[in-house]
Amino acid sequence: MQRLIAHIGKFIELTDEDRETILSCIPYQEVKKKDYLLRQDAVCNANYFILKGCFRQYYINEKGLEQIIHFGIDNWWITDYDSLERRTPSEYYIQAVENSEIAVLDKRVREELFSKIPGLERYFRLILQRAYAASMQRIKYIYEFTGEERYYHFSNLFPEFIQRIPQYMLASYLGFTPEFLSKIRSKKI
Amino acid sequence: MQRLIAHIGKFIELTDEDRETILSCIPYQEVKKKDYLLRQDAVCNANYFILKGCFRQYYINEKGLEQIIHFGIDNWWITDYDSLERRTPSEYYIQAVENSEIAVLDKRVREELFSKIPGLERYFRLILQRAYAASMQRIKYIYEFTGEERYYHFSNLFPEFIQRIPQYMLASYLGFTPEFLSKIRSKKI
DNA sequence: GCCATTTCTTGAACTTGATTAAGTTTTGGC
DNA sequence: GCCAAAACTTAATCAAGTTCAAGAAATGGC
Repeated sequence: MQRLIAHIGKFIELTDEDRETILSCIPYQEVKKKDYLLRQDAVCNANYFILKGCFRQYYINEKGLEQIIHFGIDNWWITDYDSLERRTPSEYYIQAVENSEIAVLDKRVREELFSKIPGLERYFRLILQRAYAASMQRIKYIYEFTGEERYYHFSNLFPEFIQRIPQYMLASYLGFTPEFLSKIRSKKI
Repeated sequence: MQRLIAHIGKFIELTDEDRETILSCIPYQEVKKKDYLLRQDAVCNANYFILKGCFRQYYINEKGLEQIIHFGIDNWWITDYDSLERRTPSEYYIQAVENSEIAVLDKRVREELFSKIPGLERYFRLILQRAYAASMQRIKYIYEFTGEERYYHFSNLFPEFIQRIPQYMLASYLGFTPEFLSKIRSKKI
């Protein structure tokens, strides 16, 4: 759990009391590979901080295929903000790709925490700014590059990550078929 | 400027004093069609609230073509969060598509305002949650639908908006060429 | 109201990546 | 260590969308 405290501490000042409050409000939890934090049609109830591990956020598209729109790894928050805030059924699944450890910030607890530690409101604003900027950047890449270029770009940026996940998940995230990824990889030997 | 106050008021409680503080800190400004709020390589210095009008956020891609990644219209905030927060040169242009009216929240003033009205931190967090959720939704649409489907979906959602902007901008935003948009439109008579 | 600029259209040749289907390799549970 | 399930590969065919080039229509400034 020290990872979470350290992460928050990078963005805002925390007193020892704040740290204790946070630790007492945000429980630690282990999640097994393939377990779900959220399923389609459920209402999302928490923000999840990934202490260790990897999650994927995906939906089932019109053809019945899983389409991954987001990965979360160590030190990232993951949730469905739309479902969480508007209390609507989610369109997404959030599933552990490997055995993971998380910290669970329940919606109601979050509001209490915000009143006890107002700085946390700022922390989440800063986190969201980053996430939003990254999301815009992602749209930029989707438009700017071909599938093949996105693959090379991604594997240069996150070479270790590529080893961690099955290729079909990577293909889905990058927006093409596993067959096409296979073709790209066979080209370059 | 009452539009801005009203918008903030929808998310957080404001006292009359807060309202005055906001009005005194966030100047009103008129922007002519084709004027820029931000250019590539400049460092972004403010959040802009669009009181009335329309802006586009775009970059110049490898082929030298303008690629629009975002539109901002009445009652939306627009900025380059990455450049604004990290003080890095922006990759984007933000340009008025039509004569517009905006409110300018300078970065430094923003920090002062946050200390005077802590609730604003919450307001921006909520705004960002929405923007981030919308951005994820956009990625979903890009992956789920063909260009033609995205066009019909967009024109059903925002029929008036389609009339306001040139078709080549719409094509760019939707991620295909103006020629292709022309072809789509000629199909359906 | 005219001219220049900007925007939109059309069509042919081409590229990227999807689909389908079959076969191969790897992984994990017992 | 074996077997079933999961993951990956290969290849032929097809669809979506680009590129290039040329011309037509709309718009705005004076």
